[in-house]
Amino acid sequence: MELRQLNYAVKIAAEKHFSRAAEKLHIAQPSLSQQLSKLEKELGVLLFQRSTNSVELTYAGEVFMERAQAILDQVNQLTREMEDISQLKKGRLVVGSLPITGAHMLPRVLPAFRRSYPGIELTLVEDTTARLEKFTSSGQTDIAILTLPIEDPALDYTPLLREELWLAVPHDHPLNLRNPGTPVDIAQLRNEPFILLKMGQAFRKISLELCRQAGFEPTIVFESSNIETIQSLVATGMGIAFIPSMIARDASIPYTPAYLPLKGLPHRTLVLAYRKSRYRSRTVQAFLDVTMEALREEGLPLIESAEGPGHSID
Amino acid sequence: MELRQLNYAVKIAAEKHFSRAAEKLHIAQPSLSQQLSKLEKELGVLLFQRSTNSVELTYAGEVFMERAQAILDQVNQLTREMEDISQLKKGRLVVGSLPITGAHMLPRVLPAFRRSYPGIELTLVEDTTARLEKFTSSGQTDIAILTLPIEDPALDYTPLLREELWLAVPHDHPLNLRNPGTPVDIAQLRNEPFILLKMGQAFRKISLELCRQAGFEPTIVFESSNIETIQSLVATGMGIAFIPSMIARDASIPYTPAYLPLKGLPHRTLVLAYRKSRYRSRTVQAFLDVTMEALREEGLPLIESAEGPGHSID
DNA sequence: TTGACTTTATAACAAATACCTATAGGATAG
DNA sequence: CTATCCTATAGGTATTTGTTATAAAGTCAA
Repeated sequence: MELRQLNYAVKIAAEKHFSRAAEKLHIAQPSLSQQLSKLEKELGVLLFQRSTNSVELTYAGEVFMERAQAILDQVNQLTREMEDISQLKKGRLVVGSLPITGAHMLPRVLPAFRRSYPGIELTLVEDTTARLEKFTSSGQTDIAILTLPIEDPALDYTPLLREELWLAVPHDHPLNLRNPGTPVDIAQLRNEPFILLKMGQAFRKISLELCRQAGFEPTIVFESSNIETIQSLVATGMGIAFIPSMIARDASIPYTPAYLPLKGLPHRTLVLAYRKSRYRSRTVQAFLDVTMEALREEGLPLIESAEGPGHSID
Repeated sequence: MELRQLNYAVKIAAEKHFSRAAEKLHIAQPSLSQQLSKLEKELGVLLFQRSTNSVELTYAGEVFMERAQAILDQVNQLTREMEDISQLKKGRLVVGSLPITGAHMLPRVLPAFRRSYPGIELTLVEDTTARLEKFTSSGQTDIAILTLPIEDPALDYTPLLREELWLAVPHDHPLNLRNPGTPVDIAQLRNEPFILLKMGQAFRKISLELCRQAGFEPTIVFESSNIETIQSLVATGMGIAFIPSMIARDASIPYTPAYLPLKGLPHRTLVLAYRKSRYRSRTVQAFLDVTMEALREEGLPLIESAEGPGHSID
């Protein structure tokens, strides 16, 4: 049984006339007779009682047309639905994000996306870098806002922007008291007590790497899974920490540390990561485009990169 | 879009593997790739995210499979339903009948039919000969129990049985008193008061024709649309009437006339009439077969005819 | 890193089938 | 009884589906 045959049969039933039905179907009448005969033979029932001057439905025909019409309707609905999806009028997108970026970047991006593609159902997943990489490569998230380096080889990414890294110290810290605003040489921090993020979070790795490049292993006095907490702990004098400039608070807010620039202006690169694949989903591409556009409008230091797996360690 | 393609897509989704799906579909893997590509191109969406070691549904694919499965299920149900109809497990039959035959013949036939074909919905329409012919030729009834002659040229028929015609007279009628049981010569009845059925009923015509063949026009003293009423009126002495032997009552029943045989043993032929058409519906044929069989089992004088339009006036 | 082994996509040819034109077969209407 | 209308059938053409062979790309093990 073929959809074409269902369509033909329904048309004959509507016209009660083979020749007229054939005309409306833009085929020759013999083709129509042939196809219907074939269908009837396959089904084992006569659908129409034909005589030379009349075409009437048999009982089988009545039942058939009712069902066939329903099937054809559903096929039409299916094509329309696929069309909607292809035009991004409908869809689903699961965005992964680190808590930091979730709080600081997504509020600029998600509303713009919602405005451009109101039919696409957006879901946000916030987790650690390690878990987001796994989610994205396994397809649980379609796209994730992460930082370089991306470890999972199944992921591809597009750089978004470079973000400066600062040193957060208590206000009464000697480095802040002596010459506030002067870039700090990381090598000077060899004996400082560091507060770090817990394992699995990319910024912990970045912090450790900064120390190692300056020639020492930092003394870790505290670990938290929340960088905001770390910032507050620094403010209270528990230790010092590197932080991405994004989360720097205004001085008027309680428990805000002092921020010092670092020598060499180290930075991290925020990227949108997605699964490597021959065809990138239109929805993912749309999210990418909207994100770039939204950040550009905010006047942020966008990286206009020829995207692709550069895998440079930043 | 073709049902074949829906089926292919659903199978790939189930197997998550093109080659295995192709195997189960008994086609070569390239055919499957081709058909799916064609489908995706037509729909304008990617249904599967393929990589060399995995095949996963896209969002469009998920939606598609849900709908496609429903469509395929309905197509299957449709074929099963048509199969049921073709095997007479399901159907509809509207049987037309004269009130007389409805009361005397159908009780022997309908239960047998119901037993053989419990899935076929039976409807009974009782009306006059004239209207039943029209109903049957127009398709409002599928088959009708009538008597010859059949006037409508659009109808074909199969003879069932020959039924003797008797004369009903009051018990105190001279013909009954003088020589009860002796065949009556219709020519003797020239001056008798006749009670007849009303216009449009075949038995009225048969009665008139009997008189005419005997050389006279009967004197009609009363007309009724109900032959049972006529019989009772004869019993009370209102007049005489021809009756089909089928309706003869037992003498013990009140208002029962006396029955006298007629010279030349005139009779009428009961037939099953149905529309002329190249293909006779299986259900109609089944009813025909069951009726013949049921009457044969009752030991009735069945006409084992080479059916067909003999159109003899009987 | 290389080489064997997957898996899907593409190319070119073969087989199936849907469509076309022409015409037969039946029935109705003037 | 002829003219006309309608569906069915026959035979040829063109499209399409399927097949085999092979490419492209990725995984796994040595």
